[in-house]
Amino acid sequence: MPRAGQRPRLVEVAERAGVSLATASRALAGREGVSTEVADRVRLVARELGYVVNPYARTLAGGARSTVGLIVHQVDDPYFSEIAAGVIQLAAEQGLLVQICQSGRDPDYELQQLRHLIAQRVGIILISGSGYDDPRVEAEARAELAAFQDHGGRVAAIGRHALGVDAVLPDNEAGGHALAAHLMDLGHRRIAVAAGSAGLTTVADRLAGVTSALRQRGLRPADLTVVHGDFTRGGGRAATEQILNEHPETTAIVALNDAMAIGVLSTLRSRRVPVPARISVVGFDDVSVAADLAPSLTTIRLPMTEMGRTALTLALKPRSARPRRRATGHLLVVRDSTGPAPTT
Amino acid sequence: MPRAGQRPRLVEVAERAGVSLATASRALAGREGVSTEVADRVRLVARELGYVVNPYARTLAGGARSTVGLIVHQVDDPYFSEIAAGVIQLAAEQGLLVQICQSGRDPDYELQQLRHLIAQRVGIILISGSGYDDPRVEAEARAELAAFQDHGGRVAAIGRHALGVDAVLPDNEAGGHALAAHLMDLGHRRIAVAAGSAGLTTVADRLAGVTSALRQRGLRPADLTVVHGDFTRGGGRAATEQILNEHPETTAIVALNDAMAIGVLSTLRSRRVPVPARISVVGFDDVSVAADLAPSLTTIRLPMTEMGRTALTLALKPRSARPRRRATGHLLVVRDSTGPAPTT
DNA sequence: ACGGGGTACGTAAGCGCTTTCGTAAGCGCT
DNA sequence: AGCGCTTACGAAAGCGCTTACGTACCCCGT
Repeated sequence: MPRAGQRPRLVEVAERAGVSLATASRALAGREGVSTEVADRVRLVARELGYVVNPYARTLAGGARSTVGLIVHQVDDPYFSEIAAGVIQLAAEQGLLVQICQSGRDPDYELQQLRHLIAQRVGIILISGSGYDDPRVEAEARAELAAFQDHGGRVAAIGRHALGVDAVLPDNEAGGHALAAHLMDLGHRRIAVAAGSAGLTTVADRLAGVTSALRQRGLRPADLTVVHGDFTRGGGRAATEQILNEHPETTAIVALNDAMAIGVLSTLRSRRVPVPARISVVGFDDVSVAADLAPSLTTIRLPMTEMGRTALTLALKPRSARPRRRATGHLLVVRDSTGPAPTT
Repeated sequence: MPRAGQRPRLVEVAERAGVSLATASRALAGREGVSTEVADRVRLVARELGYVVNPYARTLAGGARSTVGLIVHQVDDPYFSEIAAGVIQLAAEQGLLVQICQSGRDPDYELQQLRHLIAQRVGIILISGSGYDDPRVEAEARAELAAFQDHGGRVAAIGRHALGVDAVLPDNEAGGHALAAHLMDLGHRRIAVAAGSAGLTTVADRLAGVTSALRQRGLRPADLTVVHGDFTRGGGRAATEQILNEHPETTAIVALNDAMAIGVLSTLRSRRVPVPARISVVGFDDVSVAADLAPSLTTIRLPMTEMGRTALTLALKPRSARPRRRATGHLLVVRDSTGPAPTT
């Protein structure tokens, strides 16, 4: 019988439907071995009673986990919040809840968050963001994730290879290549890169694309100015100051993500450097505000929301023998922040 | 004895420490009735074994819940992602996990999310965003939350009154007043408002502040043009088109949040309307990108991250007899998007 | 008519923890 | 010495669910 003011339990449902606990459980979990007639009756009663399974009891008893953990570098960075939006959308459709953590781009803290999530016994873990150049961190993360998967956990990564798990991967190198090629087609030869932290694989990959484009067109990598900051607007501002001071001949700045590009544009504006008349600027990611900046930003579009959904989709499928990879499309979006190199 | 490849359980800790399960549990939960000597030994063993309590078992057994649910309108809106960042920060410091949901500003869907969270037995619920004008929805939400609190749940709201729970509240009316006053001090008399959906309490409050400033200075509310859209960049763009077409005499646009203000600026730029020479623009919230826009945005600063932290702090305290309220400061930040009204 | 095999369902044993209750030991008091 | 009181700890009863196993029952072939 129902207890005053408490949520109904499975026993209540079972009694009202005139079946045993086991049958009620099977019926609601959609497991076989229950006649459709009985199953329908149980589901009906459950609906009437407003019954919702207690996830703690279910998980403890060894049933399916209902929560997915999501680790991102920074939630208030549009790149990650758009990915998170995709994950959360799909999770809601599936009746899953999303536990979100941020690592602040600190590899050790991220590892700690990961362990915490595993210790909390979430069912699925999604890791989004760059990998780290530090082989120790990557190896430890790999090991934790492998053990987690061996105990039935499911994992997928977004934008991170080398973790030994399913992953959705943008082609950072091709994107970097396309940006540099676009600038060179406009006549730019003095190009500077506002790069994120040197320890991130994303930075290395995008940078590799840029240098390959230069090499392809006969420039030497030494002709390229690379300034490392971090993947934030502030990082973009600092990088721009340095570029302006140390390499005044620069005619184009490649920011390796849009957040930095916003900082670059902001600093150029306050220094009264016309964009793109004097310096062209490109970003990477196409966060949604990129189109509304002044000037609007030429960048590489990555389908962030879809990437989040795809990652969860991968994690929802049964584990495969070898890690799956999904490449995401990317597209050069030319807007107003790039123009022909100035003819000195 | 430990089982191969499995996380250690409390029994393992208890055995190694030479105490009973009950004592081990008490020691780790910091409950009294355990000598400091024994408690230290248990904690030491737990650390050695890498023991972390199984939250499902703990919750099922009636112990403390360790997860906080956070409902926001939209995760990829900087206003909410900055609030979320604050909540997540503090939660991480407290060893709590954050379950995040988005409502898409749909009152019924939000109610559904709320029920889902309650059914999932999270311990704490934080609701962020505007309330709705619809009395039915608000009443239902109140009722759900009241029942939740009666069963030991904890709740706090951000930017929402009328829910009968602890809340942290920006003074939207004073902010709206300050914006309008600033514009009128600059000589603007033809002011238009790009407002969010008419059904949101935040919109009504900010708008009330604007009209009170006009009235205070001898203008009639009828002199004010109000266009309703939604609280997004797209909403700002649409509102601007309408204002420009139907009220070409307008010299200042008040966007009721920064997202709309970005859309307003973007449209004015593509229509080649100089800001602030021809039209001044103000926003509300001071999301972090506001300072990096071109022109940088005059707006009301709300301490979003701190608001998130404060809300969680409120929810962490024991429930008080009557709902607590924390007012948040706000500050008019004057930047480059506002200037003297053009002298026609 | 009878045994074998499959299907539908019930019984009961946990999952790993918290907490109530009970007990033994130690204390001060008369 | 005997009493009650407090303190430190252990035994065991669940929390609400899933699932291995057991038991009816029915359909089939012979």
